[in-house]
Amino acid sequence: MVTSRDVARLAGVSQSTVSYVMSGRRSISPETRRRVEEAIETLGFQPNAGARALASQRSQVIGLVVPFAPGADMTGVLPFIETITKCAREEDHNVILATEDEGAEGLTRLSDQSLCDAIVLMEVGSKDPRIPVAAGLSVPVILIGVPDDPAGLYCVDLDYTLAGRMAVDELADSAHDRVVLLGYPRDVLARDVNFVRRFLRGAEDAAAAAAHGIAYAEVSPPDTSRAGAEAALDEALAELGPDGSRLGLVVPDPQLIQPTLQSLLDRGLVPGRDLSVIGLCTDRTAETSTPPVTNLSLEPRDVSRRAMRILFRLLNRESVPTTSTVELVTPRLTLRQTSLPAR
Amino acid sequence: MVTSRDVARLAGVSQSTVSYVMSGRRSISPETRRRVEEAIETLGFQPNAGARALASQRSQVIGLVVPFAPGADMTGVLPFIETITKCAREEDHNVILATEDEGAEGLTRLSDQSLCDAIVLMEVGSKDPRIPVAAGLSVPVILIGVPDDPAGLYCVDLDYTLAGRMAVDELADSAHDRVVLLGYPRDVLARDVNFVRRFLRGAEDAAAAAAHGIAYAEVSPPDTSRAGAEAALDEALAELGPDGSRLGLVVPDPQLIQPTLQSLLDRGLVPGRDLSVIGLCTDRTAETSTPPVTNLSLEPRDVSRRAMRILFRLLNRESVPTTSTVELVTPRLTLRQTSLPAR
DNA sequence: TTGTAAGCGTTATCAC
DNA sequence: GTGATAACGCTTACAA
Repeated sequence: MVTSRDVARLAGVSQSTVSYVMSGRRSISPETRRRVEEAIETLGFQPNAGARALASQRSQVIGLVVPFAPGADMTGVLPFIETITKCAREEDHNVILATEDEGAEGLTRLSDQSLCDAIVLMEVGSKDPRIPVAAGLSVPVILIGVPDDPAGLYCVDLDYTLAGRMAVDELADSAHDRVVLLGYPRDVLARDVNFVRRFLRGAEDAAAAAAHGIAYAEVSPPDTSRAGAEAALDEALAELGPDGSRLGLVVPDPQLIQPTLQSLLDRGLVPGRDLSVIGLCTDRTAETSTPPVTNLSLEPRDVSRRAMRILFRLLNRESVPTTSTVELVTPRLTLRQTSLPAR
Repeated sequence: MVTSRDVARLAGVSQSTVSYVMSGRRSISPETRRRVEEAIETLGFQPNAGARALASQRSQVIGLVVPFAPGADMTGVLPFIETITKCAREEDHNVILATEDEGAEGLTRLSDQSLCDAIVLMEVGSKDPRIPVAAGLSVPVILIGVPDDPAGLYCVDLDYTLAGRMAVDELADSAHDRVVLLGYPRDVLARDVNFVRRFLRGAEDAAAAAAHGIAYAEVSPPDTSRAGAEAALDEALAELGPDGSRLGLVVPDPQLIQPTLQSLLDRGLVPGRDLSVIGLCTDRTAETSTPPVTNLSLEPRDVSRRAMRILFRLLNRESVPTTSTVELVTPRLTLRQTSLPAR
């Protein structure tokens, strides 16, 4: 292993000079800088992370707590992981992973062992038991998701309330007379992630808005399997409107979208011809569904980037927007093949 | 921050005794152990990771290099990340993430900065430029994937050659008389991941086997989009066999499966009724495709677990199977709705 | 502009 | 069975 002492010896300077050349925390004469950088280059010196962390009290690591809970939407988390990792690297930081099933201890471990300088907590529940713990840690914590009580922590998330509203509004505006929301399955409800109720509230609010006067109902599939979708659809389609009535289905669970589309096709109901379907999912998921589903985007990359922006401002002791602790990203509606043509 | 010195003071022992109680590397009297453990408990002591790493030359961290390259199969990597992270935690290790786009420097960084004790390298290419670098690092590297020259590194992967063979054999055994392989799209080919050619070789070998005498062809879609699938199918279906002939489609790219199924349905061809489709993907993907596709499983969890088992044997200086440096996992065939019924 | 030296919080080698 | 104490490799006052 090559250390900064080796570099110092080769460059004919003191060890601290090497350190200062690397950190830029004091001015160095051009000549010295050149010699040191040359020595670093020829020796291939890389500073020891542990030693650096110990001395500087900064690990240059971001802790990322991901939801690997059974039933969690797998396809959805990857863009978050990817974007967060890349943002971290841009600021010369690394990312260490922890899984949701470690619970609150996972957080204290990351923080108290000085494994990281800040934590990003994904998919927080409404009354997530980790929130009070997170608020008491010695490292800043950014939440992706909005708990009932953010406890002063910064939160970034999609504006699910707006998403719910947009879904219903879109259907109402395009002359649908009935909206059925295929809710989240039981296991998602059990995890009590906050976005569920936010989305539902948005949808309900929009449906209740006087201007529309649209029929609105919610059904809950038992799970995201084909059978779950079937059961939900049985209920949703039970009382079909009069011939020529326009039905819109809203499917907020990405995992339920494809099974729902398939069940509809199996029944001879073609989305985009016989009824409308609006999904809440990433554009990627929407593009590759069969048929491509009109969707409200989840914008995982945008959400992640904003979270990391706040995080690094916090770490660099820069000013952080103090107006609100909650930052919401506006979803984007993209019409695809599952929307009924205008009447 | 509470240190082992604080614990030692409270327990009335020396700092080294605290260390030995935690590591169990020397015998401690029951009474001393009790007092120390009590002190740890009341103070909530957590050892500083950086200091520990510095002193012990062990970071207790596993580096995981994931393929976030554009075009990489997103859904596929998550089970790997999850399984690897959990295996690491079981052995009291953490996981630090690096992305493929960091290239070989990413590896040297992880190793030379002593950020981790071992590296897992996912989705290695046939002539991956990172392999020679990996072989020269001071930490062990486990490959997921099999390069042309493993350079003595341990590799774990699905047996893609066997998978290719199994796909064609299954179709041949179920009285199909024509097999078309919808190959990997250009961007996957460009990445030159080794499994592509292994799968193709397996399929070709099986097709060539005298016993079958089955017509075999390969077509390459430009990409995994709907349009890509369309183009590939145009070619694949160009010369349709005589009426009543049994065609089998093999689709090794998970991302191409759904677009292909959709394109077939659009043409009025129902998989499982008019032709067979066999996909190479995780069971989860197969279950939720429309219709559920007969598949050969990618077994990401099994592959990951085996990789981690080798890794920790290496770290613990236990004996490692020396017979071969390459460990291949057998894919599993599951018949679903896209297989033609027996004639 | 540069050097000296005191930590940072562990681990592990001696000694007893 | 336990206690001093010297590393581990870096950062950062404090001097010069």
